[in-house]
Order: sequence, then C-alpha cells, then structure tokens
Amino acid sequence: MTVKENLRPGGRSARVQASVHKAVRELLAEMSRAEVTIPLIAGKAGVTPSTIYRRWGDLQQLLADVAVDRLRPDMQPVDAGSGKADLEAWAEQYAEEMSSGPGREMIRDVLAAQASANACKCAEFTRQQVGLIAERAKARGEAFPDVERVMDQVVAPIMYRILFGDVPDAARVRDLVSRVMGAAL
Amino acid sequence: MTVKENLRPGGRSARVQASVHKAVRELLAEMSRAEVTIPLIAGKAGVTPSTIYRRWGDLQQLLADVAVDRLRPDMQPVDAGSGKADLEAWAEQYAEEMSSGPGREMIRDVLAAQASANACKCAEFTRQQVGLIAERAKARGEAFPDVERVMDQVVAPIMYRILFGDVPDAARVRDLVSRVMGAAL
DNA sequence: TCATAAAAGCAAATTATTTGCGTTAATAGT
DNA sequence: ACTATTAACGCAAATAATTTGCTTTTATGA
Repeated sequence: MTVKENLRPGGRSARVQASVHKAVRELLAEMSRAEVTIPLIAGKAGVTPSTIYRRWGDLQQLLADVAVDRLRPDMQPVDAGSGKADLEAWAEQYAEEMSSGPGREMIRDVLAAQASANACKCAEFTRQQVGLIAERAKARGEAFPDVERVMDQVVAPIMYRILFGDVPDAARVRDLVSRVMGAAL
Repeated sequence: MTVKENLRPGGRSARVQASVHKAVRELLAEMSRAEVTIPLIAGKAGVTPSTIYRRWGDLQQLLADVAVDRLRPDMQPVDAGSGKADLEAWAEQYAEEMSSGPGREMIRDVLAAQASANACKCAEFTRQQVGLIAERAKARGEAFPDVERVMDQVVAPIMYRILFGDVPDAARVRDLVSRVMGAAL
C-alpha cells in the first residue's frame, strides 16, 4: 500500500509513522542533512531500520514525506483589506519562508524524491492559498486574476529564483504582484 | 579542490572525469536511476570507487555534475525572423526538452545536489540563450523585453509546472510568450 | 473469539562507503 | 633534461548501510 492513506488514528502504523516523522524533524534540527541516516532515525524513533526501508524505500522518500507535511500551510492568508494587499502580503511571506534555509531544504527534499506526488501536493497547497485570496476578493466584488495566472506570474518566478540561484527580495515580489494585478484590471 | 576547474586537457584528472561521465551517461541510458550505483559506474569507467567518492563525494553530486553538462545548450536559438517568433520557437523547444523524461531527470539531479552551483549554471545557460534572442531582436531594431522579465514570465512558469506536476503544452507556452511580448511593446 | 492479513522485529547476508597507505603521474624549479 | 613536489589514483581493510527471509505482533472483520 501507499504510505499514509487510510491510517486509523490510533493504529500501529500511524504510531510508527508519527514517531519516525518526529525523529526526522528532531534530527534535522540538530544536525546537517548529510549526517542523517536511516539507522539513526530508526534508533531515535524506536523502530528497526528495516521497517523504514520497507515503508519508505529510501531516505530521499522519507525526507520528502516529512517535508511535504511541514510545507502544508498552517493558516489562512491574512486579510489585508484588498485582493492586491492580500496577495502582496501572502507572496512576501511565501517568498521569505521558502527561501529560508529550512524552506529551501524542504523544497529540495520534495523535488529530489522519485515520486512526483509530493511535489504536486505542494503546488496544490499553494494553489489553494491563492484560491482563498481570490475568492475573498471576488466576494468583496473586486476583480482578481485567474489562479493559474497568479501561479505563472507570481509563484513560479519566486520559486524559480529560489531554486536556481538568487533569492527574490521583497521589492521584486511586490513588483510581480503589481504586474499580475495590473493585467487583471 | 573543486571538480573540473583548471583541468589540463590531456591530464590524468581530465581522462578520469571523461570516462566517469561517459560511464554515467551510458548506464543512465540502459537502466533506471535507482539501479545506478557508484561501484557500478566505477567498474564501467575503469576506476576504483574510492576515486569517485573522493572526487565527487556521493552519487548525487556526480549525477548533478553529469546533468549540468548535458543541459548545456549545444546550439544557438534558431532565427525565426522576429524576436517574438524566435522566443516562441525557443520556448517551445525548451519546454519540450525539459519536460521529457530525461530532461526532468537531469533537472532533478541538478536540484537534488547539495551544492547549488550547478543549478545556478543551468539558469545561466538559459539566461544566455534568452540574451542572444534579445540581442538579435535589438539589432533588428525591435523592442524586446528585459531578459529578467522573460525569465520571470516565460522560463519560470514552464519550469515550475514541469517540476511541480503538470507539463505545459505548446499552447500555454505560446500564451506566456505573447503575454511578455505584449507587455514590452 | 478466532481467523486473516498487514506491518513490525530480528538477524544474517549483501552491498556501499570510508579510510590509511603505497604508487603513479603531472608540474614547477633548477 | 632532471629531479623534487604534490595532487590524484589504486588497493584493501574496516565500517556502515541496505536487503531479505523468517518469525512475531497487532489490527480488523467474520
């Protein structure tokens, strides 16, 4: 079976997964990624390495699994009064979180895994957040660009620059937002 | 020392690097990436595993090194008559190459390595190609958007979609190009 | 309550990685 | 041209990670 689908909350599988994830998070907090190994994680989580190998396949998949969990947004985009202000605030925070050391590592983990399902999930999280901002704007009676256009013109450039070298600063992010908002109106 | 800087063409280091790269390319052509190991590469290249470990550190770095080599553009963007046509033709080919199976794997290899230098190089290759198109357009007396704007509005969306789930089709690519060309004029 | 099946533990076998040390080959100075 | 120097390589032993067969545990549903 695939990992994590249909785990009964109190089941053994769920407990193992929780303790393994926890062990990974703690180890990543206290040492560099190159030093984290499966036997180490297993030891800290109180399971045998073979359990991890059988469930996740390899370290890369496990790290991707943990990373996508941590990349799940934990709150709604803040309401800054208008669609443009909302998007601006959200995009700046997104850029900052994703370009931070841990953020970059999590993205890398997600993209490095062979299974692309995790990467899709991340994009889906982002799409949902943008969707919320769009809905709110429309409920206010404002014009707001299509979600896919925001993905193309705001999210993608931010992510591209984070992945391929330079970190986008706040001014550039604001610029991206004004451009897409200008085009929509 | 860092790999590949200042290698005399006929030196031993250069020969080792060439045979290792060749071995990697051949192995990747005949089996899946999960099956390629350093001892296997070493055997095929006629070197000992420890040589590879010492020079590249781990498989990830070696794969990234090979991938960035293969991602280097081997020709100039074709001249299609106008800046817009040039960019359209180039972007479509870029999207196609990068979203192909081997293309995606090479990108993944580059991004998965801990050193970000390789990823920067890839973005630089792309920037140069776009720069050539821009220069050609300006030499013709045409208006052409800033290279960074093309990176943001054409390259980044293509790459984002390839990495995070869906492959952009030709129509979408043309759409991205018309948008950035429209804004410039 | 019991039968079943999925997941985990254990341990042995295999495979990959690291490391110390001797050797080779390119480079620079005389 | 010859030799001293040094970086890179080969070899092999030691360590660490991964795989695998088999047994045991633990949810789940009849």
